[in-house]
Amino acid sequence: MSVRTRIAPSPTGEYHVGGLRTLLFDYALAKKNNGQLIIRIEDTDQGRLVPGAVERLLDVIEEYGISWDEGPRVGGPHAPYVQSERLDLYKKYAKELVEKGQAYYCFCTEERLNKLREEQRSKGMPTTKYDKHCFGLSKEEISQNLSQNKSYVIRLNVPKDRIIEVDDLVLGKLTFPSNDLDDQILLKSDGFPTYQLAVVVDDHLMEITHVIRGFEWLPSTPKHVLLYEAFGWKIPNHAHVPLLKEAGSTKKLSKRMGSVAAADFLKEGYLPEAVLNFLMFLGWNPGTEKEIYNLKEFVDDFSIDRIQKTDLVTFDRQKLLWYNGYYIRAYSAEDLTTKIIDYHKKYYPDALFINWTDPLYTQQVVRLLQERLKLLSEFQLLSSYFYSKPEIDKKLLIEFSGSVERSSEILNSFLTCYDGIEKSGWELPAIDNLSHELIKEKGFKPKEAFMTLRVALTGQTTTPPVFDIAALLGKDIVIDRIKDSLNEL
RNA sequence: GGCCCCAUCGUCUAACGGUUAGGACGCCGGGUUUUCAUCCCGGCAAUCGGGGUUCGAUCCCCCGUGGGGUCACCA
Repeated sequence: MSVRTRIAPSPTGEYHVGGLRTLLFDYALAKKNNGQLIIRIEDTDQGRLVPGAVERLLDVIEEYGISWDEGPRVGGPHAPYVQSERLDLYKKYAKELVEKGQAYYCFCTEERLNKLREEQRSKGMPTTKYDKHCFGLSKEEISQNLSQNKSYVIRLNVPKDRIIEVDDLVLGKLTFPSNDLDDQILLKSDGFPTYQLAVVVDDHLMEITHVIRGFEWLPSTPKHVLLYEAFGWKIPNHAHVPLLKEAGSTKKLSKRMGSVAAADFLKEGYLPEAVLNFLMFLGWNPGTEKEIYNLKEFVDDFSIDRIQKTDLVTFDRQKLLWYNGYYIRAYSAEDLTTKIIDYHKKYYPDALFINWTDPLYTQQVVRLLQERLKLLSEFQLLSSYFYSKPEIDKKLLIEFSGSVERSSEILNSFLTCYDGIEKSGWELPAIDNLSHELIKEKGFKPKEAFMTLRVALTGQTTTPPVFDIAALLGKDIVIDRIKDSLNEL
């Protein structure tokens, strides 16, 4: 039997990076074994649905370059892949369990339940549990209630005194006492299944072989095991993966510390492959020193038993940034230019600072800025003086020479020198050589001369090499900016 | 609180029971350099504590401590 994995997102908000990490593991396991990855939308909580969330989460997954074999948009033999379209199935299976005596109707009102919990708490019971009140109902009482259209739910009849074994691919064999389990509701009064029922029914019907999910699901796994047993179904493999936390804290990812939605990282200027590479290593490693992985290499090297047992893994945003810089540097200037232009078109269509009409010029700019970029979004700020005249701060103009007079002398010297260069000869080696000859001849210190020139041309003190900038800007602009700076003095 | 899980540098982690406990990010220092960045070289830095088992424990067992998850008609 082939390996079939799935992700089962709820459309209750933006797709979370944690979900993307799990998706990566699901994807790798399926692909490595020539299996299938299924996407199933778990929208059984009608109250928390967010309009448009399904489309957005599918879009994001596509933007990260991950494809799935069955699910929304692609269909498949087990369609529909949206739980709200499978309601009849869950009802049918819930009633099957009732007939088998593994589940039962419950007509208790919310008031009674609240009162029950209060009583149990006041008695000092460590956990509150349903008292199986409706389990004792006679057939007559049940059918009478049903015919009166009384609101009901269906509950799982959890057996007493059982030790439930869960065999986890990451954690190994685990045991849970059934006495700690509540008679979980399977079918809600609105006719929708709870997660517990729907996940088991669907995973079975969709022939899922491996359930990979966060540690947070561990405590509900024995309930699922009970359900599989009640149905007489084969239990799929389970693998619970470490949760993600914020650096310097034991708390889960927080918006205050940065993005948490998968889509937001893209908007911030992260490359999909960088985010993916970073995510792969959150709880997994190949056991070698290789740590640059594309999706294909990841699939090749992935192994579920190299997933970390640790319960919490730090989402180290600094390392993510490093990965992003690494991938930015790895691109050719041409490809990176395309990335940067596409990025701004998508997220900042009004970004007029980029000279769209001359992509070749932008490519030259990218070449100079590439190794200084950690995010695509930084291009705007770092490249400003290539596209428009910078504001020149007089203080900066004299900071490196020490005086107005000295700066004037330096800039006037460059002005005369550059004015004498033929436009056709305005190229990096010529500018570089003549400039060095000039400072030697005039007795300027390299730093004072070049830094003053840098400020005059860019308005900044940290830029790529100043002669590269001068060559790219062109003679006219360089002359202009030197003159303007002289006027500032 | 009950139940369950987890525990190596600050972080992600490696180490068939025997290693000077390795790598990466970050940090610090040096080199290249007109600034920044890149790149190269170097450095700091860890086995939670206590008991066992063993010739020998990061590794196996127990207890403690710490952290986390979960206890809904949410997933």
